[in-house]
Amino acid sequence: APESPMSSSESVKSLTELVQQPCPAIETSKDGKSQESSEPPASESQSTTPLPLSGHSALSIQELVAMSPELDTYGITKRVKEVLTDNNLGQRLFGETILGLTQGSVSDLLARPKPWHKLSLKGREPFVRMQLWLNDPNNVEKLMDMKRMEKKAYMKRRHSSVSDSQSCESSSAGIDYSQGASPQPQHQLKKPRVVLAPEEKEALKRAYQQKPYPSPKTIEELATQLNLKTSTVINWFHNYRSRIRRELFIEEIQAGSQNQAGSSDSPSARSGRAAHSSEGDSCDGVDAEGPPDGKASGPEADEFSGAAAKSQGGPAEPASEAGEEAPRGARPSERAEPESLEDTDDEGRLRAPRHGSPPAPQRPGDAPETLPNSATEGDASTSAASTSVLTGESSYKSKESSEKISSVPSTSSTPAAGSQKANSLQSLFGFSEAASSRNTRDSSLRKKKAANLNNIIHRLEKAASREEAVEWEF
DNA sequence: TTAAAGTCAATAGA
DNA sequence: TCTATTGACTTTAA
Repeated sequence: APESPMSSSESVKSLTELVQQPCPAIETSKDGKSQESSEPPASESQSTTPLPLSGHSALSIQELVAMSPELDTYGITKRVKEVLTDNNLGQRLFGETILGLTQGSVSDLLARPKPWHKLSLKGREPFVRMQLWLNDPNNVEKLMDMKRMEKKAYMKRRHSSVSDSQSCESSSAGIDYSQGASPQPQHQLKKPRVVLAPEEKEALKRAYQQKPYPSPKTIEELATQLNLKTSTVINWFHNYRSRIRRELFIEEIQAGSQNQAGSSDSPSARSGRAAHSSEGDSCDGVDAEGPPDGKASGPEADEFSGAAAKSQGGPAEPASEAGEEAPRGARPSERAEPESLEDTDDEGRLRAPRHGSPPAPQRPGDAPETLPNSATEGDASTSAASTSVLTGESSYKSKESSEKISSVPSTSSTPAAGSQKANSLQSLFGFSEAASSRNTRDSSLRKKKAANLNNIIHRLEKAASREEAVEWEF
């Protein structure tokens, strides 16, 4: 499963064939490019493909995706980035005309591609499109044409200040249209974007590390203390969870590719020059995550061990590392931060200046100092922790978590987990050796990983409580 | 119903 | 002007 460059290129070929054979239309799509461009990328989510490629082909993009072999998402994005930069093509243009996505989404996708097996059918679509695009010998040329056309249209518009329909370009046309329709009015109606202050983010991160899945009550408290809307806090947790997960994916991929030297399978740490080979991760994607079930354990477990090991490398970390129970590892996450950090005024009442955000119903000095008695949550293990979330106190449950998590891999019963176990150990040692060579980036990564562990724990616990059958030993 | 996945789109920064 | 980040929203999956 650890996809080697070889296998991926193979996949690429097969996909190419897959695409070309059943629908030669794509081959000749060169002619139909104008047609492609005319497709309004925004339409999206139609049952039929809105974008290029399959314009009139028999196969819809969904079908192609379904039939597609495993693709090397990382490799694909890498190549796409190269092509785009080499030819001075923007993400916006590429996204709108080729993928049917907005610039931001493209940026995100290119920067943090998820491994193929982690993607849903929908999520695979952009990658299949990218692959098809890469396979298209005229890809750049077409995009350049688009670019020229857009520019032309733009110039035209500029001259005739008021653009009428005229639209020939997909994206730009659509935008103009809407803007011209009601310029000012809606401007007012739109609710301003919330921008969390750094202190608020910090507080939320701390809260997350103690409890990735806060109870409604905790969320409520957080919202109150931070002076945020409950929905904002909820959204933040959702986003943070998924983004942390993705961060880990790419960290793993990158780490894996760095010391990809030999067979990705071999657990042996090819320490070689790859100072920080996180061997374990490379296999992450492999078995760990692969299994639909194993959302939890997999890579994260490895990550954890890695983090744990690293934490011992102490020296790299600015003093702060002096922590108490260093050997545990999970804790490392925050230790590094100066406690005071964002702890706001006294009792951790974080009143961060709401930047661009609207004058939220500023709660005067009242505010429940600290989270009242989060203990009532019933979740004993977290009670103490949540109280300190805002105060910045470092009573980390992480430590406790670390213990739990670390035992997970050793008790899991699945074969996959078994092999993983070995890798975990490998990675653990590999890390500790390389520890000293790591630095700041590591600490942040470590933080993320530690945080993610709590997340994992939560899920495992949840799973455990659901399936009595499984003997989870924490 | 809840959480995850996937996106959008506003914005910040280069 | 382009890319990166991120809060919010929509869709999908369990």
